[in-house]
Amino acid sequence: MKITIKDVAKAAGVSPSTVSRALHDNPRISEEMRKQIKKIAQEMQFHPNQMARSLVSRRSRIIGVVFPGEVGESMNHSFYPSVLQGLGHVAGARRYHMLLGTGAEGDSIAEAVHQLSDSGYAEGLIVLAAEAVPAAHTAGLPVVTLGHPANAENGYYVDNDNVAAGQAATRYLLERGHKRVALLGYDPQFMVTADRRKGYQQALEQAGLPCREADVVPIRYLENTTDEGKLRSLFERPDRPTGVVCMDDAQAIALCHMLVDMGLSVPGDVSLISFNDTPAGRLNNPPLTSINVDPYQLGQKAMELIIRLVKHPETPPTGLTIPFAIMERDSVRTL
Amino acid sequence: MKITIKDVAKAAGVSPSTVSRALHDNPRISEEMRKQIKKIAQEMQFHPNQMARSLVSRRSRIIGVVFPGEVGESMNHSFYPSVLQGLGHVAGARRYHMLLGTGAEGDSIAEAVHQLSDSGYAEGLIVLAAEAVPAAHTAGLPVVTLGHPANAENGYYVDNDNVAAGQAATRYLLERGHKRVALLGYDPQFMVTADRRKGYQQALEQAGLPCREADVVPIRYLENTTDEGKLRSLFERPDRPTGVVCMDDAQAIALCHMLVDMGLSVPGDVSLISFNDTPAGRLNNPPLTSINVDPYQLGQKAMELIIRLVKHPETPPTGLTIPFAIMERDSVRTL
DNA sequence: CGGAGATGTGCAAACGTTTGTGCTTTTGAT
DNA sequence: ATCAAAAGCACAAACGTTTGCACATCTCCG
Repeated sequence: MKITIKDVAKAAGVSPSTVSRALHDNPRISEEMRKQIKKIAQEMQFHPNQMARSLVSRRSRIIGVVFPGEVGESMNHSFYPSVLQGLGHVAGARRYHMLLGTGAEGDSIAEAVHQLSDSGYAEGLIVLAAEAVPAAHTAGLPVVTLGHPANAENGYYVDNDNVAAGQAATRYLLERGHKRVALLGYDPQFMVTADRRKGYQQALEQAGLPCREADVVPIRYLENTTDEGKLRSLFERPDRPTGVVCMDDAQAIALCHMLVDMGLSVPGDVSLISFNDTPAGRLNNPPLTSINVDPYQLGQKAMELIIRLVKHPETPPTGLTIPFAIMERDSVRTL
Repeated sequence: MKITIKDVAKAAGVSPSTVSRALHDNPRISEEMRKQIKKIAQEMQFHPNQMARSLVSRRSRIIGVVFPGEVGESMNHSFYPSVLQGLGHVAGARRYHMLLGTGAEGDSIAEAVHQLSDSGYAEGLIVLAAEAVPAAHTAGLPVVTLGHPANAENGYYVDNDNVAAGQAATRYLLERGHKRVALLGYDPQFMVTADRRKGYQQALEQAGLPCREADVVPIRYLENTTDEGKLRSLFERPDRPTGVVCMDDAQAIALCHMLVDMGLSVPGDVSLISFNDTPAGRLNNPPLTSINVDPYQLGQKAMELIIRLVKHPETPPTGLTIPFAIMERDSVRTL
C-alpha cells in the first residue's frame, strides 16, 4: 500500500494542504513546520504520486524524444548515442525525464511522433531529424529539432553549421595543395549532406576551382556493389582526385579499404577528411582526420532549449549553432 | 483547450461513463452505441488524458529503462543501440512507452535507477546491467535484468549463455588446429567476461590443453599504453598464441592493428575470433569472424518479459537464454 | 482596548478518468 | 397480462494531488 500525502498529514497532525505547501517551500508555511514536515515525509519514505500531481499541475516533467528511422540503425552512427548522452545529462540535472518515441517494427517516424504526443505524457518534443518536423507540429506541443528544419525562421532548433563545416573541410584540403577534391556520400534526401555540399562548392569557388559534377559522388556508390564500379573508375583516371571529403567516418573507412585494394595509399596517393570523428575513425589505419561536430553539446543545448520552451511557451523562435572542430590526424597529406 | 470525455459525452448525448465504457469495448454497451461514440470521439480528436487515466487505473504503460554507466559511452558498443531497438519495437507494438533513466553528469547508475522509480511513472524496470540490480530492487517495482544477475534464482533476466559462447569461440579455434589460444579483454568486474572466461577454460580442459594464466590478458593491457608492452611481449615469444578470442570486435580491431604493426599477419600468423559482430568488425581488414549475440532479440525478450511481469506480478522467476551464432569470416585460419 | 494587518493553517473544489451500484426499459416465458 | 431476467445506461465516488479562499490567531499601533 503506497503512502499518500494524507498519511503524512495525519502523522504530522496537519492538513494535506499544509504538507503539500511545506514540501513545495511555500513561504506561507512557517520555517519550523516545514522542516518538521519534511523530516516526517522523509522518514515515511513519502514519494508524491506523479500522476495525481501532473493531473492537476498539468506538468509532467517529461520530454519526448524521437529518433530518426530505425532507432538502432541510426544509433550505430555513434552520433546519436552522444546526443542522447547530452540530452540525458541535462535532463537529469533539471529533474526531467525522457520518453522514447518508439513505433512497432516498420513504423515510420511520423507514427512514432504521434504515439508519443497522443500518449499525453510529454510536455515537449525533441526530434532528432529535421525530416520529422511536419508530423511533430501537428502534435500541438513545443518542438525542438536537432538539425536544420526546412522553414528555420519560425522554428526552434539546434544544429551544426553544416555549410561552414563543409566549407572548412574542403578548404583544409585545398590549403594543403590539393587541386581536385571529391565529395563522397551526398544524399539529397538529407539536409545535412545537402548543406555540406553547399559549403564544398563555396570553398571550391572561392579558390577559383571548377566544381565538377562527377566529383560529387552519391552515397549509393558506396553501398551498392553495382555502382561501386563508378566509384573505382573515378580513381583510376590519371587526373584522379587527390583529396576526398567524406560525409562520415564509416564511409571514409570503406573508401580507404577500396583504395588500398586498388593499390593506392592513404594518405600517400589520396587524402581523406571526414565527419563525425568516431572511435572507429580513430582506430583506422591511418587514423582519420575528421570533423568533430560535438553531438554531446548538441544534445545538451537541445534539452536546455526545450525545457526553456515548455516553461515559457512565448519564447521567440530560436536557432542555435554549435561550433565544430577539425581533429587533425594522419589521413591528409600536404602536397 | 483540451477536449475531455465530458465533451464527447455531451456531443453524443450520453454520460461520460458510457463513453468510457464504449471506448473500452465494454460488453455492457450496445454495438451501435459503441460505434456511434467511437466515431464522434474520432471526429472530435479526443485523446484521453493519460494522467487521469493512470491515476485511477494505476497503470501507466511506461517501462523504465536504465543504461549502465555513462549512457553514450556504452552505446558506442553498438550493442546497446540494438538492444534499444529490440526494446522499442515490442514496446511500440504493445503500446507501451519507455522512460529513460538518466542522471546528471557523473551520477551513478544507482542514482539513475532511483530517479526513475521515484518518479512514479514507471510500472516496471529494465536494467541493462546486472551490476545495478540491487539498487533496482529497493524500488519496489518489477525488474528485468539484461545479463545474469548475481542471484539468478529469484530474479527475472534475459541473457546470452556467455559461458557456452566462450566455450564455442574457443573450441572453434581449437578445432582448426590451434594449440595455444589466448583470451583478451577479461575484466573481473563484469559478469559477461567472467562467464566467457569460464567457457574458455572448459574448452581448453576438454581438449586436454593447459590453461595458462599468462594467456588470459586483462582489458587494461589494451587500453593502457604502459601495459601494452606486456601484450606485445606475449606475441614476441616463439611459442606465441596462434589464436585469440577477444571479448569485443573493437578489441580485436585494436589488436589487429598492433599485430600488423609488429609485422605479424592476421590471420596468417595469428587468428582472431571476437564477440558482438559489429559493423566495424565487418569493415575490418580482414573482416572479423565474430560471435553474434543478437542484442536485438535480447531487447525484444526483455521487453516481453517485463510486460508480462507488470501484468502478472505473480509470474515465477524466469531466466531466458538467447542463442548465439558464429559468423564465419576471414580472421581465422585453419592450421 | 479595539481593530488593522500579518501570519499560519484548514476546507473544499478541481484536474479527467474509471467503475460499482442502481435505475429504467426491453425482452421473453408463463 | 404479469413478472423475472437481461440489457442499456446514468450517478457518484474514488484516485492523490494542488490551490483559491476563508478562517483563526497573534502582533502592534493608536
